[in-house]
Amino acid sequence: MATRTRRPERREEPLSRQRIVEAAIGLLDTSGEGALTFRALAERLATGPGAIYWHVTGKDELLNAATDAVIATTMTTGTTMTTGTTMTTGTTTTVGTTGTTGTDDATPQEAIRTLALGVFDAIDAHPWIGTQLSRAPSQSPVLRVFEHLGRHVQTLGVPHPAQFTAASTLLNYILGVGGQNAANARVLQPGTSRTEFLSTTATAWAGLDPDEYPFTRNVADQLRDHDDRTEFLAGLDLILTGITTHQNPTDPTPP
Amino acid sequence: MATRTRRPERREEPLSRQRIVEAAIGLLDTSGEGALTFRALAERLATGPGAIYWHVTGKDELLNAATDAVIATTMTTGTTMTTGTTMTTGTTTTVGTTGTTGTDDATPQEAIRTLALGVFDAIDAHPWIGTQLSRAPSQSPVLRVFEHLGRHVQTLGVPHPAQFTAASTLLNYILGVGGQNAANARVLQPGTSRTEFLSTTATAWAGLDPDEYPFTRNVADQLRDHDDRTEFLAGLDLILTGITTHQNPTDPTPP
DNA sequence: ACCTGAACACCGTTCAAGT
DNA sequence: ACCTGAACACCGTTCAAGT
Repeated sequence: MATRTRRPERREEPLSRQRIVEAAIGLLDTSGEGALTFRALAERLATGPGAIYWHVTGKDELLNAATDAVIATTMTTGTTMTTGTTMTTGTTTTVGTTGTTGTDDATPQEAIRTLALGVFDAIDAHPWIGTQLSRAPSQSPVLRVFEHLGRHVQTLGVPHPAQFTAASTLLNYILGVGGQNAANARVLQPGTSRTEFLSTTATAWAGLDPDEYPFTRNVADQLRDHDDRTEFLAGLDLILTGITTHQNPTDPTPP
Repeated sequence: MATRTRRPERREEPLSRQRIVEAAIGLLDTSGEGALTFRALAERLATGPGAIYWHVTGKDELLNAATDAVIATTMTTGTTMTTGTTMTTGTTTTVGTTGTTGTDDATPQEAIRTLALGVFDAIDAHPWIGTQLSRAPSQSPVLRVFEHLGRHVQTLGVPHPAQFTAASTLLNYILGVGGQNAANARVLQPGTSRTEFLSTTATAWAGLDPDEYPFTRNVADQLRDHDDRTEFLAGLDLILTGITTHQNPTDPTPP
């Protein structure tokens, strides 16, 4: 017989806000946005649904806390964390000169790219975050991203009055992409690959009414070999160019 | 006694997809996103909840149809319609070259501003659209906006390979702002004015931890006399500058 | 073909009761 | 202080039954 240890593992650690949030993240990651239920969560925590309410005011707060937990680590680490797995964000390229995300970026532009890509990847790994960020008013998680963007904008040398606009434009772009990606993830069969999805949409677009959707039809073919991340960065660079050009405009206003 | 007309008004017009969508829009506008319920809708249409399902596959489709109805008129009219207005679902206009959108815009930039502002105002008038657009995969309503943006981008003279990026950057920015505005509207007391809201957030931001949120604190004062629309347009112009600068770059890449 | 409305399988949230 | 779990007031959706 094994000797009984003085401290046998308690059958359950006591409930805590942290454990609840972690369990919620797990549920959301594994089974999607629809799976986060107080009953499912309670079962996973081996307790009744009511117990959760002692630590958390309701579902909204829980979702916000879960989002904030992920975003907070993204913001400080620059890396996305996944539920069970340690995931190396792969494709760490493009970011800067050094591989180490979130650390020494040569230029503020690069720092912004790194940051934005961090959020992008976080949403990629946890699509529900995209939904949540678009739904959240400018509170903790969104504010966090705004703050960090703002600092880099400052470093970029943008004059004070324009800093707000620059930071929120970047933020809104990132949130827009995030929401869209989350929406796509929601619709997609869990199995579908990215290329598969793109190819399907490309075909759909190519079949659109030429009278109603001439432009969309026209760019349908470009969809096939477009990489989401690259595309995301291209848009970001467009904005960055806009920001830096506004600083020292070679020509005051384009015709 | 009044002579009975041959065609006395039927106690109820027959149910139809159109009437259902209109009623849904009314409900959403009047009482917010939470008020759209099949029971509430059925009551308003003087029928049972099951009846609706004969005309509409479910809630998602209904929300999408409602959003599309508003966006479609926004796109062709350039004006936002409010609840009372009779809307004919027809989408006929705008397709041609004459571009009756809003009014004659001198430059494609102006056309884009008009278009974007149309969506902005539509979300302002019907906050639930903002939520819906961020949640919707690139289907009808979102695609509509993308298409129209794309045409203007084309007119702007952006070379073919860059058109996709330009259009989707604009789109994502617009959707990001829309989602954020919808989120704010959701939280706000129906009575709260914009200035009141801004003032509250400004105070909140000014009270943030200086170590954690230096930038946000720093721009808090700017919030007080910022106009949402102006700010939205400023961000849009940043992107437009980026787009046109990329076309003929004076300096290839900013340092 | 179209409508009715009871019924089903869920929700989030509350709360008396327990430890 | 913290947990339990039945109960409440809702949902979206279905479906046998009606016209």
